[in-house]
Amino acid sequence: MESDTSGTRARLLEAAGETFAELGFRETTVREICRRAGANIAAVNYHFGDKEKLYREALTYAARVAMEAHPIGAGVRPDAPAPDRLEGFVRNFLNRLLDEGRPAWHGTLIAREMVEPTGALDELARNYARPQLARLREIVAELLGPAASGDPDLVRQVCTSVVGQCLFFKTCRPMVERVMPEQGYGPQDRARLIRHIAAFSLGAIAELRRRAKGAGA
Amino acid sequence: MESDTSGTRARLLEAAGETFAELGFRETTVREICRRAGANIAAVNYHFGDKEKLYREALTYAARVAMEAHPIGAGVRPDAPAPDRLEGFVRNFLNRLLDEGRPAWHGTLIAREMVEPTGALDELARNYARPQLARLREIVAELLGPAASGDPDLVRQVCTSVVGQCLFFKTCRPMVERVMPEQGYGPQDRARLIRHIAAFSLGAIAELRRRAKGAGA
Amino acid sequence: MESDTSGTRARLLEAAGETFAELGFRETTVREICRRAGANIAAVNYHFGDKEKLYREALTYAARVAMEAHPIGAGVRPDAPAPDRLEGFVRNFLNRLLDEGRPAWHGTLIAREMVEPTGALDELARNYARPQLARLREIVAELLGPAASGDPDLVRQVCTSVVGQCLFFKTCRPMVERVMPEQGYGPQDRARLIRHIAAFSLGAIAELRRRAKGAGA
Amino acid sequence: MESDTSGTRARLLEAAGETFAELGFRETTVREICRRAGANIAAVNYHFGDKEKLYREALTYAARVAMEAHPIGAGVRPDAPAPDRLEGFVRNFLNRLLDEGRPAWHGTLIAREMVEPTGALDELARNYARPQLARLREIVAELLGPAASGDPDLVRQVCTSVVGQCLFFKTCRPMVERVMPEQGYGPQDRARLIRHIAAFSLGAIAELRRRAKGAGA
DNA sequence: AATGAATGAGCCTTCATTCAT
DNA sequence: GATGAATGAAGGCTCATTCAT
Repeated sequence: MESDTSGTRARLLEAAGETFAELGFRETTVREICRRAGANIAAVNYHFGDKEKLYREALTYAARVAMEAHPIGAGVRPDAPAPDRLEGFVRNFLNRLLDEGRPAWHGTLIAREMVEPTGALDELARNYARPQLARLREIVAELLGPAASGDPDLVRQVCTSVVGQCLFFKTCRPMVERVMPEQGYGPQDRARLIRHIAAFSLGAIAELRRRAKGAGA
Repeated sequence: MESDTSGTRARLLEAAGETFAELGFRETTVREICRRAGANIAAVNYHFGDKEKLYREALTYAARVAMEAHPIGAGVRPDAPAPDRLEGFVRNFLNRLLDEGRPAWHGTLIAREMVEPTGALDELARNYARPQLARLREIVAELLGPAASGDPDLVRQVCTSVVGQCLFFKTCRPMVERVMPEQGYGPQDRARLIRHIAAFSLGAIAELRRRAKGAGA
Repeated sequence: MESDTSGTRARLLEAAGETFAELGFRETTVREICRRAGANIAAVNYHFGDKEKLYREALTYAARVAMEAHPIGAGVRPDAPAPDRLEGFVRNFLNRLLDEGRPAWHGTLIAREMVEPTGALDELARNYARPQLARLREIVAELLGPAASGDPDLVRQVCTSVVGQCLFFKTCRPMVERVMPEQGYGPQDRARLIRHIAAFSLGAIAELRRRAKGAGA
Repeated sequence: MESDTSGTRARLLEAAGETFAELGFRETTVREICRRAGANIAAVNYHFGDKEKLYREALTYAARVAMEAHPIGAGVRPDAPAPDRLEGFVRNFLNRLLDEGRPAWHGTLIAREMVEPTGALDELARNYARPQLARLREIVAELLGPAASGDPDLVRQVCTSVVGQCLFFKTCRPMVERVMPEQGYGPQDRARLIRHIAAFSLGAIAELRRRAKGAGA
């Protein structure tokens, strides 16, 4: 546990994540982080060594918090039917990305690193993305059933379709707000989104199964 | 139109787009652009006013070049069946994003701006995204048929599912390469991708139609 | 020729040499140099790259100026008797070290680098010290005559005795002023010093010759 | 006297002397000293007030240790012939400068302060340099005999010649290693050095006597 | 007696921008 | 039309020092 870490260090981490999420690594200044944390300019160096190490810690912290807030299988029993588990996956993934609780910035920070990696991406891939992908692969493989065995790449492709639909709302939000202003981001909108992505994906998978069967027959 | 621009100006625009795509706005220095363009350090300010105006011009230029290389309805007759037009849309969109011809950087620059807008996003939305979305909406509305009328938001949702699947491979490429190294980006891989996204989406849409009919019955 | 080098660059070099001589490399700040040169803080970076490159240029410049002001054989005909040439060597060496003409700091800068090298010493050794030592060796070898051949190290030892006597007044001046305040550094004092060092060394060499002859007999 | 100082204080003094000798005053950081001493970062200020006071203490300590290791008249009986006493002086002086026993750094620290005084030089002059100079003056005056009385400055000049020859090997060692790599610094080399400096100086003094007599005649 | 967290001044360097030519 | 010299603001980082415990 590091809950007893010095207050300054914790405030610094929080302020850093928030600022990095808002402005990106380069645009963010150490001075601004310290200002927001109410700390001295030298505090970053003292507690984290330098700006980049602070960024890495903030990113790691963000990933951990996001996973703790919405664990991989949360809200769905492990033995629930695969369609329910897929919807659960979408829900948790989207919640991790779009959550605006405290700290509100973790999803943004993660998405940003994914789009414009800074060298800390490897750890993020290992500890954050890989476990989720493994889980999704399981679900998708089960849903595809026999269709999966005929085409070894199909599971992966379907996974990208699922996460692509989710990530779009995070990474392209500025554009979404401009070209589809009617798209909301509130709790009800998010619930609708989850249902849509799950239904869309399940429908597609059902079709893929059907066609595979037809092709196999 | 601007065929009479000086060679320096053109080289500057090219170098700027390439560098901005590679490094992002902040990380890119005017010096580096001028170095690549073989121009004087003062050339940017002379020809474009300042760094940001150059960025905007490069972005506009990138969007125009991308649209010219792969026009909205390219490769498909306007009266082709809707499924073919959807696949055509996916093909052109993905090609615009992933093309590595000359200039290789336009897709990257556009995606970057979408994820991390700098103020030049409005123009990009107006001239680049909106026309594409309109086209996609038409196709999707036709494909959904009666299912679209029962749910006014459905068309939009389906559109996001389609473009989300495409954009994922552009915006999250660094992560894709880490967690799914088996995913290729070559011409054959791209062809397969296009087929998958089209099939996946068409399958999903077919299911949505079926269910709407069932619900309507 | 670099006499037409921009005025700022020249003033920077002058100010840098002066300040480095006064305070040493670390203690000297780029700000102070720029202040003295009447230049902007960024001028050092623009003209020399960084502080260390400026230091190296200043050191090289100092060595060149010192050698030009008092060339190795200055004031003595090449065919003058060896004792005269030795006194000439001492005179030129001491003048290079203690000169306070313009620029007044070259001797100090060289001595400082010799005592506390910064990485630029190699060049100083090659271009400045080595040629002088070669000249001194010639003179001393001639003065020692047969005594030099019996003892291969003797020439070197005598050389160190000569330059050691000279350098002492430069490198240990602060201490000299404290423990022998009666030692002056004016032109007449310097002339007396030159005569003393030459006479002392010539006397010693004469004795060494005599003893070698005695030992050899 | 200070046998009751805490172990930390003593280790700090040792580490400080070593580091100051190695890097100089400015380049040395309080952190590095504390690291070497295994002490807390605040220990320097706690035990010595500030960095400069620690430096002064280290310098004083170095001078005292050096004088204790090689006392002024060590190894020669007070009533020994003047030439022997001169050689003894040279031996002790050179040993103090070049000794590499424990603590190995005192000679370096003293030489450094002489070349680049920091304000602690006065004390060094009073307690370290002055007594040695007094001793040397005695010996030289006796050796010059009647020649000393005709020229009141001569004794001082000869003294500078003697110490200059010795100090050269300490203060200019980096340069010596570059331009005369054949010059060694081992025990045998040092013994040879001592003999040379003594012989050179005694020979010179003998000549000075002879000339003075001739002039006086 | 001793410590670890925290501080603020200041340093070197970089960068977009300007200006005289 | 175009340039190279020069600028000033600002950024990351280091360091000796202090303070509450």
